[in-house]
Amino acid sequence: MPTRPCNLDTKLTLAGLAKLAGVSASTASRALKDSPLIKLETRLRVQQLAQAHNYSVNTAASRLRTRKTHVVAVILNLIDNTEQSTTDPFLLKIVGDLNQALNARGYELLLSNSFMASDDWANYFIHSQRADGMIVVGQGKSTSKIDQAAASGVPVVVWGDAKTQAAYPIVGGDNFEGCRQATAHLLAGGCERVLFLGDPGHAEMQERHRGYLAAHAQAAIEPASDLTGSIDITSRAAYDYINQRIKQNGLDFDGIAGVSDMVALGALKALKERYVSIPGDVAIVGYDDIPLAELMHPALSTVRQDTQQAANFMVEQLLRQFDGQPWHSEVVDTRLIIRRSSSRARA
Amino acid sequence: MPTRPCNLDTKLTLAGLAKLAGVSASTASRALKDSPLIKLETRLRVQQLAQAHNYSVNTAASRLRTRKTHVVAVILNLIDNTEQSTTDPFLLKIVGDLNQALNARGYELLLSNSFMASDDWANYFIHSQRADGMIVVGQGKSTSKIDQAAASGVPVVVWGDAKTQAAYPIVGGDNFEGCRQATAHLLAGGCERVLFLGDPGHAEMQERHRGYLAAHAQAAIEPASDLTGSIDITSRAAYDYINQRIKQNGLDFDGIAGVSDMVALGALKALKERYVSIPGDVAIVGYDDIPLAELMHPALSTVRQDTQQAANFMVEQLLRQFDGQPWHSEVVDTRLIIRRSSSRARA
DNA sequence: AGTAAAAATGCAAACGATTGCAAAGTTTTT
DNA sequence: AAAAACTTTGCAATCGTTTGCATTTTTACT
Repeated sequence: MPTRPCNLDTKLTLAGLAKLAGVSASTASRALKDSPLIKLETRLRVQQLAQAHNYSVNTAASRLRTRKTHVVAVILNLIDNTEQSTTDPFLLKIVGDLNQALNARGYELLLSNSFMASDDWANYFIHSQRADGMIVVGQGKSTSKIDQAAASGVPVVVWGDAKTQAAYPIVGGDNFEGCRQATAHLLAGGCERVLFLGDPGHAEMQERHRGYLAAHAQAAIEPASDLTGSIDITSRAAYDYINQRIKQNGLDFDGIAGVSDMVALGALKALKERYVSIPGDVAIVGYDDIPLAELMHPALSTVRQDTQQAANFMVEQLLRQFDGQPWHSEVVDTRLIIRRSSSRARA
Repeated sequence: MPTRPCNLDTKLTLAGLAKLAGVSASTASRALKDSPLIKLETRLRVQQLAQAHNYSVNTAASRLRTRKTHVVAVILNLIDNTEQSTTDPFLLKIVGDLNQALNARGYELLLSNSFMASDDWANYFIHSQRADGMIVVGQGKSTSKIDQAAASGVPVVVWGDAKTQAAYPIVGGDNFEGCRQATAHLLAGGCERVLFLGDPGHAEMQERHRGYLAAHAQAAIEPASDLTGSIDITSRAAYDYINQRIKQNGLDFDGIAGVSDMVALGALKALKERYVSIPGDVAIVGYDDIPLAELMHPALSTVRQDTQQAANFMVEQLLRQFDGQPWHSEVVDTRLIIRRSSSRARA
């Protein structure tokens, strides 16, 4: 089959462009970035010549000289043994929003994940001039790699639980309050045994669990300790857990606070297969508001976090670090979305 | 709040490392990449010194000198007016798989999408030395930008319909056969009026539509022309379309071949809300096998394409172009997954 | 017109790694 | 022990842009 010649040899260089314009390379360089040092007329001439000849600066050279890459590494901090990566639309939604936010500020997005990059993030991404800073999505079960990177002085921002104290800004929803509201909503709907489904080993999830407990306290209900189902945050794990549990205990709960929509949906599936009525017998609330939540039948109640806002915050906090300005963690809007899966009172 | 000092000033350079090891920069450089030119003992000494001092090569300098970036730009070719981007898990699944495949070959992934990058992809990504090549996900409605880039001689691979003739390799599932099988399956299940939901303006979707027609031909059924619902490929559009259609015509179909799972799920929701029995009254098949397909109730039948295999193919075809080797398009495994949403004959 | 000030441009030295070729060092051969 | 052959290392140029400073050109003012 065909081969295609790569006629990249004739690549126009700044010096070449300068010659075309009859100026020096320095002038051309300045003209291209609209430096007021250069006469307007010259600027225009160079710029239009650049356009005409498809000139574009060699970013490798530029980065070498300026020591800035205008690239941000986005690292999906996946949990080792699960394959949350390819499965969870939420993570990828954040990536999409980050991409948008970064581009709006003139940065590009280098995608990576915790499996692939070497362990020494500071070295691999920053010292090697691959990127100017990094945004880590998810705190994972251990923040050691993040801490270590931050300790070595590189700009970092994390999506996670913003209440965690750390040497870097953390942006995230109000996990405590989000899950507290969700749980309170379930309890208000008459649930008496609400199952918490998630992995409290995780910073964010732990906060959600605390919210779950707080809601109970406020309602003066003692949550039985057997109502915390500690599982991997995948739909599969939730599905298996529910099946297992029902097989063993029967249906010993009447509400579920899921730590993600994927988890909630896994549980939902298991329940539906057993003809458990939703929300009649068991009311369910998820977390994240993935696009499919409202497509479910019944539509899934959930907690929505403003990821677009979050992405903008994260980028802003990262840029502040570039400039040596003070930074801070930030909580983004979090809102309980009530849909059919938890609406017991019928209209 | 806190500021953190960026002590990147003391960055160790190759020359510095060389001095530490008591050799020249050239020797150090060769030692680091295990060149047989260098005595084993020296190599080891340099390498371990590098390790000890956290040395990592400056990629900017390296790229400038070698004219290779070891970066591949992955461009999500989104359709203008829809927000398929953040909504469709399938695209992002591909990105994840590409990331994996690229990393396995020692390449990194620069994420972009058709909204953000400038229009002249060859210039922006390749001539500027941002990346060595590009992988475009989705042919979109027009391939002009891709064609243009390929014409200017840069390495490109596309995810799309592999049967399309083009100046670059296209990797994708067998859209014709996938949808033919899906439709045939619906017809075999007794459906007499199968609705095709999608946008035939799209290369891939058009092939699927052809498959849809072929299945009818094989079954000696004439598909009424009013059974092709041309809609944006989002769940919202499908949902609205079905509601609208039923309101206008009543339930004038008994099967749906959706062009993506998101579309199928949108339709499914509309039908369920109207208490249409699935698969009894209407049998449904989607496309893509997103993780949620099997979580639905009923579980959604769908067509699965091996995206991992596809990602590997794409990367390989791209690398072949780097080396000036001949390349070719490739069809990846495509398989109908039958679940409850289309299983009329009960066991 | 002559000088001072301002505006526009050019020079040349970085940035840090890579690599062809020459040089130095070591071993083998006669 | 000298020459030949081979191994190991270093020199120096190069990749293309950027930027502090010097230089030239233009404008302004007396």
